[in-house]
Amino acid sequence: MEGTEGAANVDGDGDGGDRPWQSYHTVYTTAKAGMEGVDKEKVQRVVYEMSKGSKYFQNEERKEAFINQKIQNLRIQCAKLTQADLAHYRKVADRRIVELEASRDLSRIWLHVDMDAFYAAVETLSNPTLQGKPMAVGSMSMISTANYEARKFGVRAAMPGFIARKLCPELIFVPTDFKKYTYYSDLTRKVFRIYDPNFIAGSLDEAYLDITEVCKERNVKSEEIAQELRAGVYEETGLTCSAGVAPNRLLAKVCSDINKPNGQYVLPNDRMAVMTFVSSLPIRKIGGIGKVTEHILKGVFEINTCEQMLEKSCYLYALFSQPTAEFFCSVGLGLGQTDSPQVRFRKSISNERTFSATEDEVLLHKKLVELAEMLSADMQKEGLCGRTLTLKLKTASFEVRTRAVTLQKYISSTEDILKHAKKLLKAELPISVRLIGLRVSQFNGDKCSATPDPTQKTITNFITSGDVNRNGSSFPDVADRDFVSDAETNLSVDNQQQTSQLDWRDPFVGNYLSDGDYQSCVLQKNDGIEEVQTPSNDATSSHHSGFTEALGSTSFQGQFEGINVMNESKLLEGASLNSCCQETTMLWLNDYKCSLCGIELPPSFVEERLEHSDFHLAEKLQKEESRIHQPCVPSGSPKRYRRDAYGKEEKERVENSANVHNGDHRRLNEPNHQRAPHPTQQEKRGSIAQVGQSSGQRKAGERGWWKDTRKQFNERAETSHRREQRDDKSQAKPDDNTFQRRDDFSERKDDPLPTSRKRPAFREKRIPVESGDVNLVVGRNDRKKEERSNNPQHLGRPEKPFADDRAPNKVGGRRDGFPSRGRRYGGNDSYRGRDKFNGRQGYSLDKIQTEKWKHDLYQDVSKDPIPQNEDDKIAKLEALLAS
DNA sequence: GCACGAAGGACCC
DNA sequence: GTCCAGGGTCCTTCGACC
Repeated sequence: MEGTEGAANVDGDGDGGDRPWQSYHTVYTTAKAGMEGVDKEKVQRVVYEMSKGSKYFQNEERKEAFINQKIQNLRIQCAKLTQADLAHYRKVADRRIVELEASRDLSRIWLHVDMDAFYAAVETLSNPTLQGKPMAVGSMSMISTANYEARKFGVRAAMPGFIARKLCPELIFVPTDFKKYTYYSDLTRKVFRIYDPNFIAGSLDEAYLDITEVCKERNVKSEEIAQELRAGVYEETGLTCSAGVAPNRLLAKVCSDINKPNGQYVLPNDRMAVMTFVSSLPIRKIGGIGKVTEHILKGVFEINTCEQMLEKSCYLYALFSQPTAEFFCSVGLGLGQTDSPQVRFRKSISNERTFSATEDEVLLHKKLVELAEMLSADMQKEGLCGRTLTLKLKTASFEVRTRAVTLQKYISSTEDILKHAKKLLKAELPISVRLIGLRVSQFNGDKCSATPDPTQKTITNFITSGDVNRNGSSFPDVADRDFVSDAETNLSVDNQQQTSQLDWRDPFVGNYLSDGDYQSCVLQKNDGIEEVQTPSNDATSSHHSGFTEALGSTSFQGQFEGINVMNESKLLEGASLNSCCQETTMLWLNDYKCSLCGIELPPSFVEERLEHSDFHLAEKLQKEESRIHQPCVPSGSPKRYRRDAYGKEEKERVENSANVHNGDHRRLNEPNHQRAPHPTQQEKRGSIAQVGQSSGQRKAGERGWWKDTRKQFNERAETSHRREQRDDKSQAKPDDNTFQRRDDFSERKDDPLPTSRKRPAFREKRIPVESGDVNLVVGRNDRKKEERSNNPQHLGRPEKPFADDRAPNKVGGRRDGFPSRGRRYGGNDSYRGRDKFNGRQGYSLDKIQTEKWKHDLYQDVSKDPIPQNEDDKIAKLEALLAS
């Protein structure tokens, strides 16, 4: 396909041209409201001159080159499409367009209200001397927004202050004051609620209102409502705003920008009106189509307006994934989200800071400490605990790296955050960075510091109630899943022993053996019999005796020094069939492998090892607790196991056990259950990743359990969710489409036929093999991606069938399509600062608190002097819980 | 084929 | 003279595993 004018600019102009700045694409090239009369070329030139040669500029050039390469590749792919291909994709596109058209909903009236230069207006309100003067809110490094006087010079949001100053030497800088903006934002929301109590707060300065009902009730036109609302906002705040009215949120957002500032635009709920509107609408006006997407669509397909999306739909379906193509087509049809928003949950919380690039490790550490403290404070303020910690680094050359670790327990304290953040950073050293950020995600859905849920059992009644092992509903909350392994589930059914009490006097339970202790353990092969020998000449010799026995009843899967070792099922078997008091104790075999699950952790991973031990300890405690309510079975305490994981004797025991009880014991007999991570995976990911491997390995077992008891799980989850909804003080609308994911986050089921989809990350589609060898390598500025692209394994990968391009549930996993558009145009998740979740649908955290006592308290108790009996133990746990 | 974790990127305000 | 933010969401790809 021929290149476009835009593409010619991209490709033709370089630094050596007469006007090199024309090829320097920045976000500032898009006109914002109030910038209509700006000399764009002058702005481009100044931005270019101020930037060129800098590291930022060089990085931008790299990114630009990557996108240009992508465009070239897409063009080649396009050119290689045969007539047959095009005919096929034409059919596909036409069919889908018909379906999308059929889903068009013109029944709702959405109003988008956007405050005019909000921050700047608020600052002017509080300091009238700024009136009429070019002013920007922000600093010399970055501007948050600029008033309309400044915009005449080309100054705008997201522009560095020093460039803005160059464009407008008289520019006045005012620092941001979020308290002030929040105050005024609250005032505007008071007005919004009059028209839609359930309005969607897009950010501090914008909102979406469904005014369908208010129009009906008052029998007034939407423009009157818009006028009235704007007047009300002005009366309440003294600030002006603009409004857009349209049949969906996407278009309402576009409309509110048309008569900015202090104006409004109404797009009738009429198909023809909508189609006419989008026919000439520049694609860049659409939320979700940013600089890169615009560049690509223009450069490859000559698509400049939304209407042209439809004209080129067969190419879009041919070259992009189905969701991507569908999004583009829905834009061409002027479709957007019209449904009421769902309750949303915060997904992550983060802090990041930019500073002068440095590789001073002491300084970096100091920054890390500050960030950890800030993040912890924010998390605790909101009662959040998360288990995935992500370190973000921006190098001196503006390359962004992220490194993440998913932990076994939920964290929120400065110490925990810092502990893991340091490890992540350490793995990257030496490095010169200019930004460090920390993010925590994968929340447990609990408010760690919240008042315990009344439905939650106390430690005592949890242990004594017996709920733990009944009907698979042993866990007070789905969040507990992390502490439930297949082993536990099966064990609770298998176990025929009556364990009168937990053996807290067992030093291997209460005390952790040091690595040094474990190092002394060796595994010997003796005519097919494996046994572990431990020294018995130290103070813990009696322990070792039991320890040896325990190990004898313990096995782990995988290879151990070239010897096949027994399956974990044997471990469970041993645990359930042997002595009540005999414990399966974990240890680091050869100072490297966990005897219980086979995870490999080098001795230097002290913290990880402790965590790993904690996990097994918690697991064990639960197991013991479940035994309390199981009938006792005489035990044999074998000290040795055959190397064969399915030695006849052991196998029979398992089967007998399974016959006695009706639980699902198949897993006990499954080889390779709870398998250790693949060695290559550990090697590849390096030390940091091994931390994650630890949890990842557990997840495998957890997944297995979940599958086996999925139904029960879902029932519990639904019950839990209903309870959350009942208790939810956020007054969110009931949402029948929400369900509880196993990771405890609220999510909507897929709409049967989404009217439109959010645009997926921009990726070109691989052409089917039949179309020729067009699985082209797409240039990437990312090192890893380049490696992948150059990997023949990836190059030769066949195209997935169109229909399977993306599994439906995965597509739906994007929540509900356009609402993600919602993200830009319909959702409440685009916001500034911390305001995002203050809206009506602010995420509601469930109040069930279980993780703390199920993990940390076990740990706490275990580390303390060992209680002498069960009463002591319970009292101690209760005290900890109470505290 | 699927679920998951990790990593990177696009986009929004 | 100052020299390109911070807080988010979502999507995609990849690898390993089941």
